[in-house]
Amino acid sequence: MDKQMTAKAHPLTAMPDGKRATSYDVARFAGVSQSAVSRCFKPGASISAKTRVKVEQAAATLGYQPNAIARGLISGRSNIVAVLITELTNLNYPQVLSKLHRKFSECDIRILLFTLDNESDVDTVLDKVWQYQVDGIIAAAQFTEAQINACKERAIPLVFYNRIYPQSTVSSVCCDHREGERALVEGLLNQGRRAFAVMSGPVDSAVSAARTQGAVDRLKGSATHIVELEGDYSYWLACSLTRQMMTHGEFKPDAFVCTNDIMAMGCLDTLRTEYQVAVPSDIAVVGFDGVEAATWLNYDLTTVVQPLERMVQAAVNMLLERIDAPELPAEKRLFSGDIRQGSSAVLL
Amino acid sequence: MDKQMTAKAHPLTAMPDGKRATSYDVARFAGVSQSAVSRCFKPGASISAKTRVKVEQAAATLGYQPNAIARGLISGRSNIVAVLITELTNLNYPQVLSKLHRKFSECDIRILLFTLDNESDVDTVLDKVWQYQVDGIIAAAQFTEAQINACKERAIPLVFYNRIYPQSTVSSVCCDHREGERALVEGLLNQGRRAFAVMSGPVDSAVSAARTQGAVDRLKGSATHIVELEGDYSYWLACSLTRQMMTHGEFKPDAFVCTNDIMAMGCLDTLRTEYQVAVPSDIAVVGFDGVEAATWLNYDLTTVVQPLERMVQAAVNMLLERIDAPELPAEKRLFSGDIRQGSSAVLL
DNA sequence: CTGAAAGCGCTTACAG
DNA sequence: CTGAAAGCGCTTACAG
Repeated sequence: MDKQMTAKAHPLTAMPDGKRATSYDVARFAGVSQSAVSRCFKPGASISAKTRVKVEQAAATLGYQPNAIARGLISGRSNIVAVLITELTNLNYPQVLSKLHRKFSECDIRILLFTLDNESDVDTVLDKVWQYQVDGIIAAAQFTEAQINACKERAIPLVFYNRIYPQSTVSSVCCDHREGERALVEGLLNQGRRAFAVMSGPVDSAVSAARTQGAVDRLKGSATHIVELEGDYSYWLACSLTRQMMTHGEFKPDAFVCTNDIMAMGCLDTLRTEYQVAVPSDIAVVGFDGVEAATWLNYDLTTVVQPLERMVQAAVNMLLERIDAPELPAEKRLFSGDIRQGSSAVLL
Repeated sequence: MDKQMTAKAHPLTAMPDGKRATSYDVARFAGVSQSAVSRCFKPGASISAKTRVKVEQAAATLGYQPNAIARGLISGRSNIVAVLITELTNLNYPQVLSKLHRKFSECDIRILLFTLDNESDVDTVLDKVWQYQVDGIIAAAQFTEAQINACKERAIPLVFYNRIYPQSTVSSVCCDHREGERALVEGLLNQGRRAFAVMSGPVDSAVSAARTQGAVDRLKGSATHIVELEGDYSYWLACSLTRQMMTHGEFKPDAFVCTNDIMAMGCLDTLRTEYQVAVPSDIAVVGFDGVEAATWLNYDLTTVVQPLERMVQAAVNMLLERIDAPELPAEKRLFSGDIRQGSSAVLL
């Protein structure tokens, strides 16, 4: 009895030698079996109210928390998902990550984070992923066919975030980049724009390709001039491409269609700072993504806002469903972006 | 023999019923003991070259990877560290995270990510952290004394990133916010500025407090006017504080000292867009952090650049040291920021 | 250098 | 509802 009082006074020193309490310690303390302790921490397990109280008190006294590692080993479910995200893809990165965390937290699932410097790191990262018996993978990174198959062979559910695999049966949530860009460009055409510079992202980005194609397809036949500038989603390259176009371009554009907001901001800054161009009267500029900075006073970009909240929710749901039922067929969900009209371009 | 050939042709189907190969499977296949397999995957363990080859071939054939969960359970080292990071603290967030990932990866340590919406979530998050037997914690979030003690009691090494605990014996790496701000302000004074508006961050942020104090302490006695504006590190509040100051302020400031870059950008945009103020001739604006966007053409902020790379490296090293030697005393490392002179303020 | 054996802390049939 | 027991896949003394 005395010992118990002491233990209660110092929850975490209740265990001698500073070790963490195990389910056996709790069982001994509560006077029940170890199985009973285990059941008490398993939602829905059959356990009497009396036993539950005893166990809960003992657990509180000893500062017991089930060891998730041991649980993962025996149950085959780690309650960990791997999130693979390519660095600097866009400024939405922090938001996506924190939304993912919130959604997964609600289901008591943790995130093992893997950031990739470039797409070629996927192999290296996947090797680490296998070791941790993750229950699933969210990938905001480009996989090869072989990498996708490796996940299938291991029966690890995989959901892509904003990556496009037209040829493969993989699950993904994606903004409708093509349609969003098409709609944006159409608004520019309607407003009378005819000479377009379309600034694309990295050549190996399927997302950039979709956006670029959405623009170019719509423009063909309607615009008098179209030129494609090869960007890389970065601010600084956007600045220099804008300069090239303005100084050495084959025609004077009346619209810059940038396939992400960052490039649009670079373009805008360059036009105003170095060419004294009036935006949007002389030249219209549009972006894509709907990042926070695009709404700032100085930019106020006309852009396509990705419905992040819904996309993340969808990705999480799709993954959870497939963790529970691995036989579910792959599914691709496409979300329309919302056009936000700022002052960098007028749409009609 | 036939069976082995088949297995080699289809590494991952080598295991029947689609289960992952274990060390026992590899041992059987290689004709050695399970202990031998284990040793083969433990760096530095004594194992003959012959055995190693046999095991490695068998492992490759069966697609074997040690199960990190099981390893963690028996060895008491999960090779996982928890990273706690308060959302939207600043735009450095993605960079810090990806640098942390890179450094930890090199030591074969994974990151369990926890993002916090607000500081009050720390308790909730720590409860999850305990369950995962993490080897250590990096915290870019404010802890209470009780939360710090909880880590100590559990003997989990803890290193703070850019959080200040003058009163507590905790390990931390921190930019020298106070000194950085002081130096910045001194440059403004030397250049002849005398009427200062100092825009602080959230009241509960120790970092903001340090920066603000660095500025105010230096200004007292030297400036003719000082006013402190209570911001929250956000762009939009910075805009409206700037408006208030310009329209209803008790004096016309010739310098805005913003305690982070985002607010400086809001301030700058507001001054130029709404007040046609010439920066820096009429009014100087300085920020703090050295985020990427601060270098953009339109901003080109004079600011204090935090040495992220070195700070992250230090945090990782300090944590690793303490994982290996928990008895190491706490240590606080303070890094000087680099003043970057942009065109938003001239310093002398 | 090698193998047999114990054990990390749980979950989960199984029998009562 | 409850407890005894097996077992998840490893590491690590221990004896050879």
